[in-house]
Amino acid sequence: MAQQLTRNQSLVLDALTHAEGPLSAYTILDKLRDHGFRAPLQVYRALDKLLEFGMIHRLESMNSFVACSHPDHHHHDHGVTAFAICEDCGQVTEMHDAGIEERLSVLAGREHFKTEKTTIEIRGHCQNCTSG
Amino acid sequence: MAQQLTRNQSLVLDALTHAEGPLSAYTILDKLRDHGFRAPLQVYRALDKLLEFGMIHRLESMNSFVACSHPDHHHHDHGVTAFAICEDCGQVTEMHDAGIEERLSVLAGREHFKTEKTTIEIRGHCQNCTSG
DNA sequence: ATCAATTGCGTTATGCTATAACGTGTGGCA
DNA sequence: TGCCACACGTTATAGCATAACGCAATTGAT
Ligand SMILES: [Zn+2]
Ligand SMILES: [Zn+2]
Ligand SMILES: [Zn+2]
Ligand SMILES: [Zn+2]
Repeated sequence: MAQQLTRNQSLVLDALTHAEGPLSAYTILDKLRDHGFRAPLQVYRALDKLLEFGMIHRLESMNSFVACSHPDHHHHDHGVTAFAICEDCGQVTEMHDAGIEERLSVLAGREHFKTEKTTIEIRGHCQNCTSG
Repeated sequence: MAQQLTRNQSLVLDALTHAEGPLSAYTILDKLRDHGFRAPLQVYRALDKLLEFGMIHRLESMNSFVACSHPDHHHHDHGVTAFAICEDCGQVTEMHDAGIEERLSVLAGREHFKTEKTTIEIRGHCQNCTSG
């Protein structure tokens, strides 16, 4: 069940897993230069696979990537995911909610639209950065 | 009430309004070269203002822009907007739904997250491109 | 009228994000 | 053995976005 990763894929996943927040492809590249990475494609190819495996997510609104918060269930799709992204500290919270999923399904159905992938990203300020 | 636009802003808004689908900044630039546009910044500065005025929207998942489907109410915020984007024909449908808004509000509140801006983009296939 | 502040504008240069295209090497399998 | 699929490495290029400078027009006091 657990996907067997190549060396490059493991390195990229590790970088994302150990990062405080989301990383851009080029930031990952810089972090991995000591491990032999030289070119963006090495990163992008690994990212593509990890996305395909459902192990990481892409944050469209900031052109960057995060490790999935649910490392246990690495199936290709764990439903609609909503991300809360703090603009102060960069922290990302991954959220799942059947209500949202249901509501979006109704919206799409009303337009006779066949959904392939849904992006939900909430930009704002997390609890820590608000209370200060 | 209606925002007075500068020449550049009007040109960019017109380009988006008359376009079939979303346009990238550089596509807009090419369309406006005959009107004197020479550099990306001329487009980006106009886009920034039009976004601020609520007259256009940015589609994060494809780095492009669309005119708002509700040209009547140009206030700075017309609530949460969900976009259905057809991957075949590029058509974009702008949708609003109080249920989604409510549900997202609950989700954010649960994390004590203060929302500034919400992005919802549904990629898939529109009715026309499905029925064919 | 004059000064200062703001805003838009044009230009050049640069930086960040992503992919095309080509060739190599390896493992599985008919 | 020949073929195929896949990961990999490299170079080059394409596409998206902003920094920094200076100028001109507008506004709104003083
Ligand atoms: Zn996840
Ligand atoms: Zn924060
Ligand atoms: Zn709108
Ligand atoms: Zn379509």
